[in-house]
Amino acid sequence: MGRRPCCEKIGLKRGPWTIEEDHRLMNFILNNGIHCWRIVPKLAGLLRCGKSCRLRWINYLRPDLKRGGFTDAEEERIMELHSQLGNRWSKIASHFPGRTDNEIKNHWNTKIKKKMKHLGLDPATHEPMNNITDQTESNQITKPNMCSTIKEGEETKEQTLKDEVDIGSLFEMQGNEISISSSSLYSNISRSESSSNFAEDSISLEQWDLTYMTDPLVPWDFFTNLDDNIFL
DNA sequence: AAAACCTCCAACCGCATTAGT
DNA sequence: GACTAATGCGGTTGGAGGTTT
Repeated sequence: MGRRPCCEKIGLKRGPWTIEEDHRLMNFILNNGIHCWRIVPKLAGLLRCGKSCRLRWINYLRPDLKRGGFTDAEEERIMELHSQLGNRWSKIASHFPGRTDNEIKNHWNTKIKKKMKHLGLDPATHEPMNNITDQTESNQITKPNMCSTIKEGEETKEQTLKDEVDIGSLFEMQGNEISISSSSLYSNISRSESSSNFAEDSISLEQWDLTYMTDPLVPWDFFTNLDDNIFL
């Protein structure tokens, strides 16, 4: 007997999310909050499993997400935390409000790891490697600050990413307040309590639910009136 | 121009952990 | 305490888009 699947997969959709699916999920969560991921897709009218909905919300749709490239300071902090915590990405992500563990993990695997190898450092141990070939490569990099070795093209790309509009940009975080910047939406959300832990889902969503969802339902038109580019 | 290769990241998988009974 | 279901987490993959040959 093998392990049971996390959910009934027959008839469920997989792969990239469509704009309409994003609309449905976001609208549902903003209106109802999150109580049980398993029933979210059913109630939201989505042919997805709860796990997939959770992942999509956490990694892409959450309004408090910070998008765009990582700054040098963030990279240095990631390296510092990784040396202390290892691959505990969720722990590391908890130090970066608005960043997801998946995002940090991807950035580590695609950028920081390479950068460390070029500098002759073992990404796993953060100790100098005795690998001759890597040493040769690392000798070509002279900057002591390992986070300042981004190529020109990468900088341009990162800047472009920062300039892109995303779902998170619908909302503005200012100190202890979060407000929806789109003129299409008629209400602001104020948070009376400290939001120092805003990145923690349970707290933020409960707050979200209590403060915002007492308002009338977010109209579907709110999403359909927005430029679709926002969701790309 | 097009094929081959590379990079990045969203999404999936399966195990671990937690919560409920 | 044992069992089950739900959720969290980290490793891995697939494919789109970019770059090189």
